[in-house]
Amino acid sequence: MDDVALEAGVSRALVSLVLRESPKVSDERRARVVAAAAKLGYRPNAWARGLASHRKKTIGVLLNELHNPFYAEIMDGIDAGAAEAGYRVVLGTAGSRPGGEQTALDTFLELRADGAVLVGPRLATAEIARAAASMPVVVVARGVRSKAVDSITNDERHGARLVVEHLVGLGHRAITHVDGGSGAGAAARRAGYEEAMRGASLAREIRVVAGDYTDLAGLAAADTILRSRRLPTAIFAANDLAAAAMIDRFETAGLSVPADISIVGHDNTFLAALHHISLTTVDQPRPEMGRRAMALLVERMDGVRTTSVNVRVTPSLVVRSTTGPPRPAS
Amino acid sequence: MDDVALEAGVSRALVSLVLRESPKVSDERRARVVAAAAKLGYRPNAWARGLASHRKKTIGVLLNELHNPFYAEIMDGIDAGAAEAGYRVVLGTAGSRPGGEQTALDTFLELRADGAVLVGPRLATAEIARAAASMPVVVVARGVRSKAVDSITNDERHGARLVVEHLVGLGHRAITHVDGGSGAGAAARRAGYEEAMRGASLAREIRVVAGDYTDLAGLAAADTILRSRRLPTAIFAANDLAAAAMIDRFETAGLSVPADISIVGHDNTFLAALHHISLTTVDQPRPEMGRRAMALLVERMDGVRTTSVNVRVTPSLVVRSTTGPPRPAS
DNA sequence: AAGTAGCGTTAGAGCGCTCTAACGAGGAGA
DNA sequence: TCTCCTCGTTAGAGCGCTCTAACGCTACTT
Repeated sequence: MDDVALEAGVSRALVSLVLRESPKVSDERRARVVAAAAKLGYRPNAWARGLASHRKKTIGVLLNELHNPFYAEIMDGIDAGAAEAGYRVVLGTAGSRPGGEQTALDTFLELRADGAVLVGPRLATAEIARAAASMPVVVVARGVRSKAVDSITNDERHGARLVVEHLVGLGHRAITHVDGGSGAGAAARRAGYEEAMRGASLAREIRVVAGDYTDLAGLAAADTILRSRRLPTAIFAANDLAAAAMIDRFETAGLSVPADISIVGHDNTFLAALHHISLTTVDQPRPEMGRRAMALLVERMDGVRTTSVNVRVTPSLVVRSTTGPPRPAS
Repeated sequence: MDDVALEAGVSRALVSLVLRESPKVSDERRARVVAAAAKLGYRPNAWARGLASHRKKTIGVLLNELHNPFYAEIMDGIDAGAAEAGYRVVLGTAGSRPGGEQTALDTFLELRADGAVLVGPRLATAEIARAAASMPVVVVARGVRSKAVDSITNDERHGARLVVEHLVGLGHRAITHVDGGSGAGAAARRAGYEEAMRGASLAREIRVVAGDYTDLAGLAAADTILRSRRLPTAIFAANDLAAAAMIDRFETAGLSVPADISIVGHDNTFLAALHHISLTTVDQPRPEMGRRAMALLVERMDGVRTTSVNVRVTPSLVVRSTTGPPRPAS
C-alpha cells in the first residue's frame, strides 16, 4: 500500500480511501491511485483489513452433509445470497468426525464471522444459542426455540394438505400415507396428512403405513399395501425415492399408475422430474430457503432487526403424470 | 490476550506460545494459561493471527456448480481432507454471475489463501496459471496444461475399456456407444470406446449415436437405435441418466433388459443404485478425487513438492442387473 | 481584511496477534 | 568460584490495513 502511495504520489491514507470507495476523494487523485495500483498489481490484504476494520465480510455456513442434494441446493441459495450481499462464505461440515459441528462453530467464532447459517444442524439448542450470543445465527430446516436465533422451516402440514386436497379433488377417498419414520419433517408431514384427511371428512379413511426415506422402505410398503384387504386408490409417499420404488412394485404387480392407483411423492427431486417417472410431488423451495436465510442474516448483521423471526416456507404441489381420477367403481 | 496474561500472571508472549502449542513452555505455566483462557472465555482472533503469522490455514475452493451431485461429492472429499489437514475452506462459486469464477479467484487472492482447488473451472488456462503464480493451485476434473498447476482427472479411456471388456466377456459384439456430445469427458470416453473396440478386434462393430448428458437425449438415441437396421446387443450410454431413459424406452418397445439388450451407464450416480433400475455403470471415485486434490495441495503448500503432478484417477465398473449375455442367435 | 465553512488530504495511533532477539535463572564444567 | 550453556520467559517491533482528528487550502461571507 505504501508502494502504491509512493507511485501515485499521495499518502497511504488516501490510497485506503480510494480502495474503500470513499466519495471524498477527487477524481484526479482517485485515477492516479487506481492507475498506480493496477501498475503494481496491488491487491489489498483481506486479513489486515479485517483486523483493522472489524468488518469481516465473512459468514460461516455449517452444512449437515454436502452429498445430500437437499442440503446442496439450500447451500446454492445461501451462496447466491452471500455473493450478492458481498460476503465470503466459509464452509464447515461435520463429516463423520465426532464433534465436527462444534469444531466448525468454533472456527466461525475464531474467525469473528459476521454471522452464521446452520443448515440442518444436529447441535444441541444450547450450543446454538451460545454461538448466537457472539454473532447472528440463522438455522435452516430445523426449528429452534430460542429468541436469539432466526429459523427457516418448511410448512410440512401445508404440503401434506395440498396433496390430500389434490387427490380428493380428483375423487379419491381411500388415500394411504407411507410415512418417513423418524426422518426430518416426517412427523409433521404425517400430522398434516391426518389433519387434512379429517378436514375432508375422511377421518375413517386415514391409513398410515410405516416407512422411511429409502427405496427399500417403499418396496416394503408397497408389498404391505398389496397384501391388504382393500387397495387404496391413492398413496402419499414419504419422499420421491420411496414413491418411485412403489410405482415400480405396483406396475410389476400388474397395476397401472395412475389408472389403478395414484401416487404422490415429496421433495421434487431430480428423480421426480425424470421423464419416465414424471412423479406428482411436493416441492420445497430449497434455493429460496437458502436465499431467505441469507436475507435474514443480513438483516441481523446490519442491525436492522433484533427480534427473532421464524420463517415458514410454503411448499407447492407439482402435478405430473402419476395422479389421476380413481377408476370408477364397477 | 492481555487479559488472559494478566489473569494467569504471565506475559502476553507466553500466552501466545501456549496457544500455538509450543513445546517450550513448562507444564505448570501452560496449565495456568489454559485455565485463565477458559475462565475468561478467550478465543484467539483468527484475523490478527493470520496477519501476524502469514499462516492463514485457509484454502479457497471454486466449485463450478453446487447443485450438481457430481461436484458436491468431490467437494465432500475436499472438505474432509481440509478438515483433516486443519484448513478452513472458503467456498466460491460462479453461480450464474458473469465473471463469477474470476471474482471468486480474486477473493482467494485477496485472502492470501494458502492454496486453491478449482473444481471443473471454465476459466481460461491463462487465468488459472496467473493465480498459480500467487498460490498453489490444483484443478479437478479438467486437464490443464501448465507446469505450475496440478490436476486430477478421471481416466475416461480406462472406464470405457472396462465397459467394452465386460460386454465382450459376456459374448457381445454389436456394442453401440451413445455419446455425451460436448460434455465434460465425453470425447475421451468416446475415444476410449473406439480404442477398446479395436482392441477387441471389433473395429467393424463400432457405432456411435450422438447424444448428451440428459434423459431426453437418451430417449432420442433409443428411438434412433430402434429404427436402425440391426439392433445392437449392448449399449454403452453417456451417463446414468441417459441409460435409465433408454431402458425405459426399450422396455416400452417390448424389449427386455438385459435379455434382449444390455445397457451400461456412467458415473454410478444414486440413480444407478436405485433398486428398480440397478444399472451396470462406471464409477468415478468422486470423494477420492477431492481427497487427492487436497493431498496434492497440501504437498505444495508444505513446499514438499514444486514440480507439477497430473493424477489420473482410475474408474471402476459396477456390475448390476442391466447387463447379461446376449440372446443366442436363433 | 479577517473570519468561517467545507473540502480533500494526511499523520499516526491502533487492531490482536506472532516472532526475533534478548534476558535471567539454574546447572554443568573448568 | 567463575564462566558457559541451556531453557523458559519476556519485551517490543512488526504484520498491512482502517479511522479519528487535525491539517492546509480554497471559497464564501461579513
